[in-house]
Amino acid sequence: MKALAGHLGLSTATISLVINRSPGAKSIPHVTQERIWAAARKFKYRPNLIARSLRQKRSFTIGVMVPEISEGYSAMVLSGVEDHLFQEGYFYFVVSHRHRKDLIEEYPHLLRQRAAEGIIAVDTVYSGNCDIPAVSISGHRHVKGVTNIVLDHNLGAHLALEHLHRLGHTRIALIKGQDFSSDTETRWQAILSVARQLGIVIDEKLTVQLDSDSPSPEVGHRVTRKLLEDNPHFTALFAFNDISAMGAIKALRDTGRRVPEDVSVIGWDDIQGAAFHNPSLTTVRQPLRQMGVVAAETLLKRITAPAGADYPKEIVLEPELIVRESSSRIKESADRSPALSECRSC
Amino acid sequence: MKALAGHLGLSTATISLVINRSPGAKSIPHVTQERIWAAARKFKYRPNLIARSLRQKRSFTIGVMVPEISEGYSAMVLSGVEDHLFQEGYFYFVVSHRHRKDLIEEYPHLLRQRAAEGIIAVDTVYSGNCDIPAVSISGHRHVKGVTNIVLDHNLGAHLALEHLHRLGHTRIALIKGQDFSSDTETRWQAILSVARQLGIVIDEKLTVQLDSDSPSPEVGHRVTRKLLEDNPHFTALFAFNDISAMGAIKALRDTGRRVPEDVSVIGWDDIQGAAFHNPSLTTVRQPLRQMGVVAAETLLKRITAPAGADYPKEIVLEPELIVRESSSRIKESADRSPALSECRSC
DNA sequence: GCCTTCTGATAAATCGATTTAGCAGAAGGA
DNA sequence: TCCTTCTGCTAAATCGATTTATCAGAAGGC
Repeated sequence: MKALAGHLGLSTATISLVINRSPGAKSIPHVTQERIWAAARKFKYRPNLIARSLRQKRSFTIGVMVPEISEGYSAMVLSGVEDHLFQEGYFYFVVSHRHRKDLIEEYPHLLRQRAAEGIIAVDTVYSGNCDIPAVSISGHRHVKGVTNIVLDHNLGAHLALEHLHRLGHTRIALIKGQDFSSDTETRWQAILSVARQLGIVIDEKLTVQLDSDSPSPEVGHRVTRKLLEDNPHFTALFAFNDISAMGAIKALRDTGRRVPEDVSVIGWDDIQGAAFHNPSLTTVRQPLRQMGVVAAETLLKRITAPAGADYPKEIVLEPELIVRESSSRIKESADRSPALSECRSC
Repeated sequence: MKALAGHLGLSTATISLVINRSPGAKSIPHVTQERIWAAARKFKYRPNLIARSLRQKRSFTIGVMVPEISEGYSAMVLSGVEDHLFQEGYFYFVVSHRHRKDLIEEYPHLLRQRAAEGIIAVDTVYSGNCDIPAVSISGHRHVKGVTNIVLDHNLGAHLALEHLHRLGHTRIALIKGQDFSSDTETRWQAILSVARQLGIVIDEKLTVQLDSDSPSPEVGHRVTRKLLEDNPHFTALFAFNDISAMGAIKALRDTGRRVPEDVSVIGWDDIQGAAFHNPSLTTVRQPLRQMGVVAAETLLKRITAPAGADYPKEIVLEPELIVRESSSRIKESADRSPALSECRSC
């Protein structure tokens, strides 16, 4: 592509200096610069970024690891990541590991091989076994060299449980997340701690755990059916996320319980669709997009910082409780008889 | 990294031959090969793929253009794309253009600059102004050098309308897609044509169009409210997609109509969540994941084919009607009075 | 006229691999 | 012994840029 050089009767060095507006171009007269720009436009010259990367050891590329790209959670975070990266002229590779341990180990190296300058790990326990800057979103493990972006789970649990508490609920069923989800343990501990604080008893018999890596509400549906089998007594259900909350609502309806009249349901995430579910979901909103933006900002800051510079170990973002139709004040009747309602088809 | 060479007392050429198992390695004795492999493992040698790309002019990278990554549609297609690319050892860049014309023009060039070997354009009118192989998903424009992956919209429209027709519906409201969506026009023409075939009258007063690029059900909600303002007479609504169908259902409920008792609603896509909406959605399922897989397969086939080889101009995939709760046989009473029902809160 | 300084460039090394042509030395054949 | 063939390996070019050191010639100073 530096047939340009031939055409202009100049050397590639000169052209490079001008095109990159590097300091060395000071000594090149304006007329020559113009000639170069004109020719570049005329021949639609675009430097080969691979060659540039090789020489400069800067690729302006980062890698993003997600469990599965078609999940709303990752997609939303990615949207924020993309927003910021685009502004700064970076591109990114996406890789989904689908919870496979070997891929989680291997991908950072593959990304590095492809000259990624940094890694963002979303909802993934990243072991930091690769020596490039990394930011983890909901990673929940302190690893040297990795900045954690986390939600304030205590606040989230507090908002949700206090809301239910105020509405008069005391017997609250819980859906715990899958073991592989990095949020599961943190959120669970937060819930236990807040429950204790509020004097709410967590009954083990009212607790079920998601157990499949399918991103469909089906999983929440199944575990709620299981929970309901013994026809236990509860007036509220706090799900691990909105997806499982939707499955749970279906299970409750299937067995003749109305939401929120018989059982209040709270989700977590506030995904698109939560507001338009029927009934619309009360939920703990995570600022997912913002988490993506912050992750990208932090990572780029680290990439451009001198090696060995300090970096934030943790950045905490706050959730927000969005109250909608799926939660309501407890009704004595419902509390006493969570039996089949008449209006089954509703 | 080829300090390996020094350590082994061999040249980088030899190492390259062995590591790449290239034909030239035939003449290198087994013991030497083993020495090289052992040293490579010991020092965890990983070739710099940037340098390799530069030399071989193969990057094993492709670019994927989507309107917005956080939309379910694109994310689902991407999941299929990723599946296949991963198997074949390719990585991909994702870029979202958010319907900005300038970005749609510019991104293919940027991707090419970064040595992408091909482009997949999802729900994007791609002008093919870049000389690398491209596959368009739902692009609906025949462009030289671009393979189109499309859904059989006629079949989809037929499945949906015939279903409604059989259930006794004759007055059917329609929500048309946004102008920028590449599926809008094709689907609309398919619907008109099938309606004529089935003897269904399309009433302009029962037709509204989505008008915002927000991916939320809110848009469908708003236009359905507008549609309902004059309290028109219809017993079924065929929405552009599931998202807008959900918004429409909310609007119908807001104004006291029951779904499906008063109005049957059909969506399009079968996104995750359609099955768990309340009522669960009858919808025309697009095999989005498969479309992604087919796109990736086709693109890789074109990349490895000799230049100037033939390529498929169009690949048609078939939709499937998923019948759920949101559609039902017309009721005479509903047909006559789509007024406020008693059971408002249901 | 000679030396210095500045102007306007360029030659050449470099990034880290791949790839082609070819070279030593051993082995085999006559 | 000499020539050929094969074995095992390497030198060097190359991909397309960036970057550093340097250089020719003009201009200016004395």
